[in-house]
Amino acid sequence: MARLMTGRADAVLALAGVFRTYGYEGASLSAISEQTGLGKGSLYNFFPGGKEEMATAVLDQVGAWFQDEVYEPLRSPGQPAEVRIAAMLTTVEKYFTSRQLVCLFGAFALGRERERFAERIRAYFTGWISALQETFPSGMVDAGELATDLVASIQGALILARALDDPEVLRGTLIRAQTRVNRIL
Amino acid sequence: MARLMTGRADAVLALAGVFRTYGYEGASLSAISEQTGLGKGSLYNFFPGGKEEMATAVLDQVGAWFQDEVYEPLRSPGQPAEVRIAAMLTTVEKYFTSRQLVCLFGAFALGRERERFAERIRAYFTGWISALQETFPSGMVDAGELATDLVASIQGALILARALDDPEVLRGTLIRAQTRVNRIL
DNA sequence: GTCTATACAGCGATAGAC
DNA sequence: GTCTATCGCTGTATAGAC
Repeated sequence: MARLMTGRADAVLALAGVFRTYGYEGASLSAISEQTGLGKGSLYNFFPGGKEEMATAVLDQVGAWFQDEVYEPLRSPGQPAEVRIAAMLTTVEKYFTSRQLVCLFGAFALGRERERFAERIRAYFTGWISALQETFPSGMVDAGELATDLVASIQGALILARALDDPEVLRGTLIRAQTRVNRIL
Repeated sequence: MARLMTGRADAVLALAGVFRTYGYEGASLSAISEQTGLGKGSLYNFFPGGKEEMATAVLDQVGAWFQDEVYEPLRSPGQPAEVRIAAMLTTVEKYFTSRQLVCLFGAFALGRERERFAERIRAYFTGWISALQETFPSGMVDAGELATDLVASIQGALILARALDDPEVLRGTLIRAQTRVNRIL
């Protein structure tokens, strides 16, 4: 039981890398088989639903990670809002920099995969935006808009960083976003 | 001669729609054939290089459109910077709203297509950023950074608008971007 | 539970009739 | 110049040996 879970969990991590590299459509089962080190038989044993189930498992894993490492820390009190946001920006910069500058939810949102995984994509972004919104002072009127703009900046910076093939674009954009936040708070 | 050019130009417009809907990998030749109303023979007559040449033709068409309708107007004097930027934001909002909220260059940048069309993708974004940069007063120190942030906001807003399936997200983000620009200028 | 072999549909691309 | 028929290949998915 534990081995099975571990085996599947390992496969999900490898699958995330394949989807980031090739996209959902471009991730062929032979590429997946190579990168995970599992034969097709094993893959269909872990994921009877095939490629779609592999992708939902990946999205759920990434979504849970963001829930634990990004959304929850934003809500945890004890630090002023700008410090929590600074920590979040550091976390996500490190996360995406070590993952080919690809946000799977963002990439799926831009393609045909959007419909298939609509609920998960929506939950990822609304979760992020509302965690940020609650980070801001409760009386703040434009908290929702500011949160939306912040998430949009991050996603747009990822696109630009990949388009210009320069991770510094992500870094610089996030630093300036933090500056804007500090000025407002 | 004129007919041939027209036929190809019409095909390029239809192709853009197919790539926006299905992505590069997902756009099968049979879907392309359906949507353009051309048989495969005709398609390969217009685009001997196959799907890759179809995509480059689309990117060149869109790139030229942005050059004429977005970058050049930004540079044209006679209006203050904030007015030119407001016009740009209106233009791009209308453009993307009527095109499924998909920026082909942004979508390609996030996928495996990035390498294949790297120069065109880079030229699109650097062209946009530098046109914006030159729009700002010549003495402005952070013009390049502000321009980068603005383009990132637009691209991120497109992702969010698709993820949340709400074109108003694009509209709201652009309005607030304009407000920030006005405050700085 | 893992592999190899295979089914069958669809892919991009080409050939050749008209 | 446009179509239909077809090529060779790869896609996802399944079956069955071990």
